[in-house]
Amino acid sequence: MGFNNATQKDVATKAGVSQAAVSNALNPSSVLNIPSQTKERIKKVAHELNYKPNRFAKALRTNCTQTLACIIPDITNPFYPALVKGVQRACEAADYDVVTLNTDGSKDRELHYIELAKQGRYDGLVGVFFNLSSSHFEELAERNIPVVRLESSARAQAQQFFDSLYVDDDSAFEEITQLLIDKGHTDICMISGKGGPQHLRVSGYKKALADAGIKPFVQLEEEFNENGGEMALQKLLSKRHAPSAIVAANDLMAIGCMRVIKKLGLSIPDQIAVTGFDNIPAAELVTPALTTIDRFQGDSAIKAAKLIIGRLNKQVIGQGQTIKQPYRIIRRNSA
Amino acid sequence: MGFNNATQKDVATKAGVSQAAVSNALNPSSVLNIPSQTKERIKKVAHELNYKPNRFAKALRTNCTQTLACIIPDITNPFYPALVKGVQRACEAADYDVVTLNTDGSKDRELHYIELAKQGRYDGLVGVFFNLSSSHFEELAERNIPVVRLESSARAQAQQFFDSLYVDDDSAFEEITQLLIDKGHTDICMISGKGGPQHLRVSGYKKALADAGIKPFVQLEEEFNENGGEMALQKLLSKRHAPSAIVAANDLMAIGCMRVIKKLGLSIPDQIAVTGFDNIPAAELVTPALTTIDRFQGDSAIKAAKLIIGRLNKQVIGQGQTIKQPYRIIRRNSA
DNA sequence: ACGAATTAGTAATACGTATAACCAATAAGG
DNA sequence: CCTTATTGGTTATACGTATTACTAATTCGT
Repeated sequence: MGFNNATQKDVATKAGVSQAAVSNALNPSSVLNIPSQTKERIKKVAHELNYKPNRFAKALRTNCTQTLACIIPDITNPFYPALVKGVQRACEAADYDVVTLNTDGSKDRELHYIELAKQGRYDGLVGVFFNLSSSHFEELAERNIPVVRLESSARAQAQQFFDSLYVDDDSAFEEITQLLIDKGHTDICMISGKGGPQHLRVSGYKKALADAGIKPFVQLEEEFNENGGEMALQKLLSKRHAPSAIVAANDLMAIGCMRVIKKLGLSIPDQIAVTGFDNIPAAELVTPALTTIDRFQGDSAIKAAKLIIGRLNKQVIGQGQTIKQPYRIIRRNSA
Repeated sequence: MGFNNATQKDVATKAGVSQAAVSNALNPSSVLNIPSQTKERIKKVAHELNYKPNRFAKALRTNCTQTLACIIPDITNPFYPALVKGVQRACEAADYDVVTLNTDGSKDRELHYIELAKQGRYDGLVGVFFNLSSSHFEELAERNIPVVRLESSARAQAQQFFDSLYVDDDSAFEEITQLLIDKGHTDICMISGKGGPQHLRVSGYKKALADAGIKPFVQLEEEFNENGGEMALQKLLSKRHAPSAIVAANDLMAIGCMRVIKKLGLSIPDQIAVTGFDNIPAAELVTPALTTIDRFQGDSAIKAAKLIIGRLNKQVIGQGQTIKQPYRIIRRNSA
């Protein structure tokens, strides 16, 4: 069994044609005139010899690496694995390798990976960038390295150097806050992190409250994980009385809040209701189960990957698109 | 800034030497006699031109791809992200790309990825393989593609074609079962999945019970996630009375059990104690927090990556090693 | 029936790197 | 002072592919 990897030359020799003919027979972008009979013969021989193109030779020649980068803040943040898996699966079908890169939400690392891409290491990028603006992607666009960003709000720019799939965080938070208002809450605080798209979430929260004539109270914290949630709520409680409901900027922070509330011996949702965002797997597991918002990361990821591959195949062309993605409120028992 | 990527030729021209001299000056495996003065000059020019080696040309020439594959059952299983991240970080330092591949625990997919590796797509493999035996890795060993497997028991084979980092599942489960016995439990059941290393876990459980003279009862289920845990416990309860403690084969199954127990209105751990395995992030978040076993995946991953890179650099040579990794019982409130 | 056009390819080259083969100039040895 | 070894490189080649330039044989148009 195929101990030695067959090359085009081997196929050519066995099929009695030149290496160039083999290259042309096997690639759709045929530039030579090879009759389909010969083509079939070559393909048959290639299959017999278990020929697999050498992707490095191909990359050297064509500058196409058959590798995409999936750039995310942190694979250990439970929101991202589903996203990564979606990208991987969609790309595997097209025989693209996917390299997953963690930025930790740091601008330096985001820029570093952009730099690697500029060096031609990846054919395309799917990612979440907290700290970069459109112009950072201009050079990539000039080099025809497509980028799909997963974002949290619509973009309205004349020149956009990437495709954008966005979930409208602003309106999602308006809606989930409204849910609490509809349940009769009149004292609703928000807990949020400081980085990334979190300000949009705060904005949605404030809009809903403004419409209802309720005064907002927002407590920010550096980290946006369980710890951040715990600390934020503790700070909040040192400043004012306990609210009847808390809107957390994401599930991890919400879970942190729940911990503090339980420690205080208060009941959820009766004494304090809590909502999250992301619908991470743990949201279903905590007690009470967390009311939150699903962003269908898997679907977005697949769409993103297809968009990238579409651009690489020239099936998608033109200006960067901005496409809205759905979200859905998941009502559980915490609110 | 560096719009065109400089090549060795560019560096050579600017430094007034030949391309071969540049290659030799920049690579440690120097085969030519270049005085260190010239070497420094070349390095300086290379730096000025922001020269970055073209990894595809390099791969073509040397058959080294500078890419490793991290092969795991499923990135969305919360046990694996920490492992993946450890590998990524350790490899990034050595400028290796890491491609993460999901097998879903299926033998076909495990074999498929081995096949890709045989084609020279990856320089080395770090992974969890449920369904493969040593001989599956023989060809890879012959081609000097190192493999580190993360496993669940010691290996004792004459010919081992890979390095093995293992956590002793058997003894871990003996220990955690003993913990329950020490707490006075005399009616302890086990819930487990069917695939992978789960039989070792059952074996450890049985050993502890045998020593204490307690009769074991094991309920198996196909899936080893929350659902599997729920279904297994329901089946168990349809067959016999509720035990006083449950040893689950992993955290997800344990959490599934907890759900069922709560639905029945029983208290954890007073009426039924529950233990898990893996110490996934959610283990800390459920109520009550889950008593479980940490396997220090991140540490193992880093060790695995270093082992691979050591073999690639010929710093590690010889027969495949089998190295024991620690585990630690994490006592929380569920038992 | 003869030149033009088409068919069916071949031969040559380049991508950027590593390395083997080669060589001029100097230094060392007798 | 001539031979040999050493120093400090250069030149040439190969990796496997895609593509450009070229060509021999056939078909077509008139």
